[in-house]
Amino acid sequence: MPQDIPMEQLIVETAERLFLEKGFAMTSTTEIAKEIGCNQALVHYYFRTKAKLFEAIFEKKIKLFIGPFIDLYRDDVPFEEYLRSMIEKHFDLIKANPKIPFLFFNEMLTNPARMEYFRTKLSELPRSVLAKMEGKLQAEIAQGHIRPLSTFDLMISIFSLNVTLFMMAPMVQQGFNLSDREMEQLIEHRKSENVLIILRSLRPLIENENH
Amino acid sequence: MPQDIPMEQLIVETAERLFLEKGFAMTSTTEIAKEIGCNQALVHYYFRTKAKLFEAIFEKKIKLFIGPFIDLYRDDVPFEEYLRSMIEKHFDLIKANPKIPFLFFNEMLTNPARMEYFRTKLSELPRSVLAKMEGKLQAEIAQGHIRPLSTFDLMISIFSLNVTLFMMAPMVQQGFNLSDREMEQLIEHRKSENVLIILRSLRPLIENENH
DNA sequence: GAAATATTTAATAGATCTATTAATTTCATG
DNA sequence: CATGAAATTAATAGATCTATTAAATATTTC
Repeated sequence: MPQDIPMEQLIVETAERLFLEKGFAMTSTTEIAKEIGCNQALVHYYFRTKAKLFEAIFEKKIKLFIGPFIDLYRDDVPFEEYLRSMIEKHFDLIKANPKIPFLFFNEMLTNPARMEYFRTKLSELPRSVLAKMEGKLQAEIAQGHIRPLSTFDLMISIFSLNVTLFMMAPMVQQGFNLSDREMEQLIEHRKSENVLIILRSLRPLIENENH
Repeated sequence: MPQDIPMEQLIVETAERLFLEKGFAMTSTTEIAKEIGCNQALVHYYFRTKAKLFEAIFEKKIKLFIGPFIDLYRDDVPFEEYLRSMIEKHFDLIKANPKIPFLFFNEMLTNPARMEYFRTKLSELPRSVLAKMEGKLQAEIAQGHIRPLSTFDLMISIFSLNVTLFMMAPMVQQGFNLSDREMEQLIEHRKSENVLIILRSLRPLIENENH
């Protein structure tokens, strides 16, 4: 029925939407086919198993998610500015794909096998990102511009602040009865809030601060 | 087989463990019964449907999770100290029940019906917590001790930092090959880190800070 | 200890789901 | 337009899952 989109692509797109909406377990190949209006065997004709279909989608999404950080590093820009830009890019990326973090957590936590599978696949990407950050960060620390801190800690803080907002978003919007416009404002406000929180967290320690 | 625990309790405990491990959809009443070693019909004898069993557990867990905040508020303690203690209590609570946040997100996001169901049930609790915080926070702002900020923003930041660590924990531990002892140290470190991040984020704005 | 009640099991209906196979249709190409 | 390949469907085997019912067993109570 849908105009002229190749069936294989149609299946991927539909599966993508349903997997993101309801997770792997609660989405059936039957439902994917029904949604498209094609025979259920066709899903298996193109992808053989539901797991393979899922993995193809999952891998693509994760790469799309990590990719933008590979070539983010610029040497000619002050650290604080670089960091601000990185936090905002990360934030915008999640904003554009708000359901990926949940899919990620969902599959990693409920299916240890998949976790092992993707641990090997994806371990280089985060490592290269971390390595790039590491040098600059330690230099700043050595100069006394920011407090001693591991790249890992910094990344966890950024990730936590950016990701959780979007995992909570549906509940927040419904719970507080926010219009789409209001929600959009809330989100943009949180972006600058997160930048402020992170930048402040890096400042050199002052007397008596750590308890 | 298990010594002298009433069957109903045994079912709840087993279901609890499995639901937390694998979520609602991927846990079957058949599996719960098999785990215990009893007949599968017994699960339905006590709880009629899988959904009712789940809801009983879910509700209990959420209450356990929000409860500690009800009577947290003390008037005789400086705001910063109060806040530190609240962040740490929240953190420890998640540490003691690290899988609840995921269960919460999982069910809220994949099952809109359940979301509606619990929205009504749980809306008073967060509201009362928020209300308690609100007064003190606004007073501090009026006095110029902290920057203008909504209670909502503060709560989101605390929640984000505290929760995400534990959602990531299994991946972090496996990905970096950390021993239980090392993981424990990492967690405790993050607790003080989160306190520091939040407290710093509240300080009054300085010249030119918000871009 | 017998009757009544509660718990547990066996059996199964009815749904649904994954994956396969064989048959059918569509389509490109000589 | 005939033929072979590709795409699609129909049909179905085999698993599993939820929920119910009736029968069997255990427990309480008189």
